[in-house]
Amino acid sequence: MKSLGGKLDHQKNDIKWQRYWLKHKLFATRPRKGKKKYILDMFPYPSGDGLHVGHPRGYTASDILAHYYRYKGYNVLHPIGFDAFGLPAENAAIKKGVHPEVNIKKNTKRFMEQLKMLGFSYDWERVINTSEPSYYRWTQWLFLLLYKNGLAYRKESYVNWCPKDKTVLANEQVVHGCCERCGSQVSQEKRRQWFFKITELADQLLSGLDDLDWPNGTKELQRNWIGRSKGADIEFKINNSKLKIKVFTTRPDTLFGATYLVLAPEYKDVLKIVAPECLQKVEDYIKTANKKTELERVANNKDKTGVFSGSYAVNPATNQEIPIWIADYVLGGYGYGAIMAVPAHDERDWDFARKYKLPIVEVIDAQKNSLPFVGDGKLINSGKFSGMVATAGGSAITKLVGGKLTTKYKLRDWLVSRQRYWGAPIPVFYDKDDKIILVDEKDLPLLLPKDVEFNPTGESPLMGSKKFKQIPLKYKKLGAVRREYDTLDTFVCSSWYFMRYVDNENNKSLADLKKLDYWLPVDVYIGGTEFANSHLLFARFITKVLYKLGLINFDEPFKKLQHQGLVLGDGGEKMSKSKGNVVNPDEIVEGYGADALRVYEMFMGPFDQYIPWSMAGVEGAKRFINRLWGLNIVSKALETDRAIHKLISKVTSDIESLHFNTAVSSFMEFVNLATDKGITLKTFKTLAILVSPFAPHLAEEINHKLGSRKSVFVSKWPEFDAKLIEDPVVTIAVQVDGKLRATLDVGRDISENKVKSMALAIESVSKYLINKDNSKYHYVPRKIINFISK
RNA sequence: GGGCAGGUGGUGGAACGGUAUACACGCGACACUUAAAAUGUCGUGCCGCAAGGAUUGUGGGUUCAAAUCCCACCCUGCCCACCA
Repeated sequence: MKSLGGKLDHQKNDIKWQRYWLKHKLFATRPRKGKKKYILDMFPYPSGDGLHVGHPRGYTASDILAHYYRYKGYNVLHPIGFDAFGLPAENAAIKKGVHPEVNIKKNTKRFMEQLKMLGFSYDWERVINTSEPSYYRWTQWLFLLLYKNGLAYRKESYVNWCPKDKTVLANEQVVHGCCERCGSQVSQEKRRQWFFKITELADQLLSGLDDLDWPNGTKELQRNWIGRSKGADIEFKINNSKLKIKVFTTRPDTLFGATYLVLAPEYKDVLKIVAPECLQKVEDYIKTANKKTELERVANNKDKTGVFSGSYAVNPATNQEIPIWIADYVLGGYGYGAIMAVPAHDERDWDFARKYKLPIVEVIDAQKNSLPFVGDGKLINSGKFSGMVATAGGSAITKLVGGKLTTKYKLRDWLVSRQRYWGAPIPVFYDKDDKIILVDEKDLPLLLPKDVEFNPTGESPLMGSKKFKQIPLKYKKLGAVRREYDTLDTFVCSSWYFMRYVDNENNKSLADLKKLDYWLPVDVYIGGTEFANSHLLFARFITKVLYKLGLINFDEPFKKLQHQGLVLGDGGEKMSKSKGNVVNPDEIVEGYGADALRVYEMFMGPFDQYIPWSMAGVEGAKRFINRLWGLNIVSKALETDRAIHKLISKVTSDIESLHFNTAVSSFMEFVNLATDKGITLKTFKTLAILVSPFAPHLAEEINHKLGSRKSVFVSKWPEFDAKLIEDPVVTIAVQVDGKLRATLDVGRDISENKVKSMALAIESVSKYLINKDNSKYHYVPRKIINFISK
């Protein structure tokens, strides 16, 4: 009996094999035909803090998958890169007084070192960085493409404005009325901004979700965000005016109960509709409403406010005059910014009507329910439609009044311009009439200048660049008098990065079509839930646009998506710098080795679940590694030789189903057995392969010590013998009336009668069956026999 | 208010119709040691001296059998939130 000897020095061993992998470029993707797997992590934002212990949870999982599929003979693409543009980098640079580029270079270098220190098998020849001209050239190209196809436009509109960061924010970046980054209250400002027409694809974005292998919750999140509702457009005439008011309603069946109309304060013709004697009051109301932040509007949702416009519209169903009100419980940005109010059957209208003493007409029989009644029922007070089932009457009533059945979405167009420096410049000039002159594709990239001061002033810091201010002769001739100084939202950069990896050095196109065809869509995409309604939606949008334009042959970017759960602080709270509970992987790697960290992160619990960090857990993982390393090699170990087949089967299926925690516990069970019984050389070699995706440095060293001159990763994934997985002896539970009374260890092919007689012979079983019929029972072979005494 | 995920020992969790608590942490005892750490061995969900009993958030249901399926409710976390 002997073991591999000594204690494994994890520090030396980690570095030894990391150098070996890099030197031999073991994990670089080579052009090759055959089946493929594209295993992708959401690329990190290279912040100054470096990796925290949450990053390796997802990265280890994807690394295991990448290794596994390589073993299984797939051509695997497993790249990493950096989402390097954007506000945090710029803010950090301002704080430290260093140019963001310098800072980002430093941070990405640190990230790379940390990723290598954890032994991840990324293809280091394909690292991308969205802030490099060779990358953002294609981000700009994408912008031009969208513009030329009518999917990018410029519009003056109310936008979310963060007074501290001095920038416009996308809806996705506003959380409870506050800036997602700095927490300041966001105000509404009217500005001219660039938008991508994501709403045009709302329907495809919605229906495309059905076939995706994504977590249901995430699909549901996107469905709700896109927010399709079916209903009708109905026009109302205004008394003494040529104007009409168009409303959208999901309940045209309740039209007979519409007793007033409400316009949002932002409604475009609002002042033209107001009667002269009410003008002053309405103007005042609109002013106060505009001053309210989104937070205040929501906070007041129980106490609605509004003013009467002094004008009346006509309900086209009843031909009765109904008053027009202006109230901020109606949103300017959804539907037409105008609603028909049916207080009897809508809670919000009910609250408002009660407060301002407006008439309430019941048009659906609420029966025993109190008003407002929002359910379905029989129509009443609805002319010839009375008696119909409400939901069925909707389209008939719409038809009667000349309305139109339509679909509306909550999704708004994507605001992509930012008044900040650290982003891809928008490749556009303007002439003296503010007409758009596109930068020629051949002139891309439109470089981000470096001679700038970046103190946020509300205008882009790009305006401070003398170089950038100059307009090339070519564009002067076209009439250009000024540049676009805004830059693109970083989500634009990250909406296509997964395509760039397949051909990251291409300077003729975004990526070669053949390579895209081969590698995409991504087979497994791993990352957090927090991007459900931003990155994951935008990437789908851009992919669908390129597909529609015939530039690529896939219309969904990520076939399978899996979220990793957050790693929480020791006490179960979210890790954050302010709480001081952030764990740095460097210390763990130094103290316990990369393998212990990887094994612990996989073992801590189900992959998609939030789990608190535990130092004791890391120690446990380290102990497991030491035990595995120290196994006694013997010439004969029947039980261990048999058990490895079970292990192969279990680990294989657990990896495929992403149940990494139970894979690790099966390793532990096996090692416990092998500690007891010893392990043969052959089985040890197999074990090294199985464990290598989880603990690559350990596996390499065992493989090496066992005499192999090649890397363990050029091995074949072991096959198991199905016959050896079945235990020759099985334990059968003996129950009486569902209660466990005994167990029987018997051969697996024992007969039913034999089990029955053996079970009845056990005293602790028979005593419950005295004077009772013992002929009724249920038998499940190899599992259970349950006697029924009643 | 709506949507989603989830409630199992002291802790992270396993089992997802068929012996609930695998694996690990923690704890206890012992061995090794002058001693400690490390390591190893054994024990360890709860009540009970024991036989035994109750037990997977709560209450019902289906079933020979339910942590697992169905219904209602409670709690926690995340996301959205006046979307007509």
